[in-house]
Amino acid sequence: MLRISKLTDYGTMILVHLANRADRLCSASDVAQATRVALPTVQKLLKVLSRGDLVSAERGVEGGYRLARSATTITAAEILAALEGPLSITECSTADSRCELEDGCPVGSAWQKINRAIRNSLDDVTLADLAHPPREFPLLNLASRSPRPRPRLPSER
Amino acid sequence: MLRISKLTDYGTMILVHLANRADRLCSASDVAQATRVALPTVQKLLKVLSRGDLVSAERGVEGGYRLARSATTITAAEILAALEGPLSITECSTADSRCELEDGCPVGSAWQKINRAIRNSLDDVTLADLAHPPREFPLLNLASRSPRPRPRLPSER
DNA sequence: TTATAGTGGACTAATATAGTCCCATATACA
DNA sequence: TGTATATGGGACTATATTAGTCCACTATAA
Repeated sequence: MLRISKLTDYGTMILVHLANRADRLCSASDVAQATRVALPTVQKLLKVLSRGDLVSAERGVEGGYRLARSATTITAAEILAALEGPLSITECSTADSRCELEDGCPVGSAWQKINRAIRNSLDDVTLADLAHPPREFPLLNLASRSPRPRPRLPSER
Repeated sequence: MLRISKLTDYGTMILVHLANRADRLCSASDVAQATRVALPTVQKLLKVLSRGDLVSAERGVEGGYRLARSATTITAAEILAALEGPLSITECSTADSRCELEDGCPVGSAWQKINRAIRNSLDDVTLADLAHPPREFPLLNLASRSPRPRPRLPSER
């Protein structure tokens, strides 16, 4: 599949929400309501994003989260790295693992080429791009729409 | 992570092996020996590759597998598609699934952009590239090397 | 001092991946 | 025409990863 995980998808939605709220603090509950992702999941993800320095947090009453820096300086590669760990298409291409076939593996270098190309694509797209797509449609409105013909929610079965 | 599965990795090794054997038929056992991947796993993967029309099979005694077409015409995208199904970075970007946030999802189109870029990278690399990397090192030699300082094998724990 | 909000991490449940096995079918050849 | 050797299809189990929840703790404003 070569697919990002659901959590990464949610995490991106959360970041887009924060990007659209400019510098205002948003509590985890706010974000959960707006994105319609279950609160515990949002809390977990915001913690991860905070540790990855993509968002900064204020504790205590009136606390919350905001983007740590401008959405134009946060890349898709950084988002994936924060949410899924260092990205590499094959296991051999991470620093800490030994390839089964050792140094002679002829496949490695070609995967590296693909890996690099993907990496470049991801470096090229910023959170701002993700937040302001051609077809404008802020998440805020979505959150307050009538829930009647409601699509299947994340974390619902 | 955005990582291909182990099976896909093995599958690629198998294809590389077949590419290096030109048009000669290789039985699953041959391939297993050469790649050092467990036989049942090789059998499974060859079946998948056969259904994906990347290899063709001859049944019966003296049967085996060979590439269905030239290695230069088989792309990395096709290999991934055969082994992992239609590739798309997010669930929403497949045809048969509905995005949780429906049509208004602002994230979708940007992921599509990334998706397309990755796709292009994968279309650009052929099996021939994977089989003949800059640093020459055919799998055949690897397979017949002394197994003593043997690295951890796939499908071994 | 209390209510609210983030922090850290343990824990369970659900799902996907990896790997094995069995029985059926096809084919070469004695 | 029987037998050995292959692939074909799929069921099945085991394992690993992912998703999701929860709890005890810390920080802060009012």
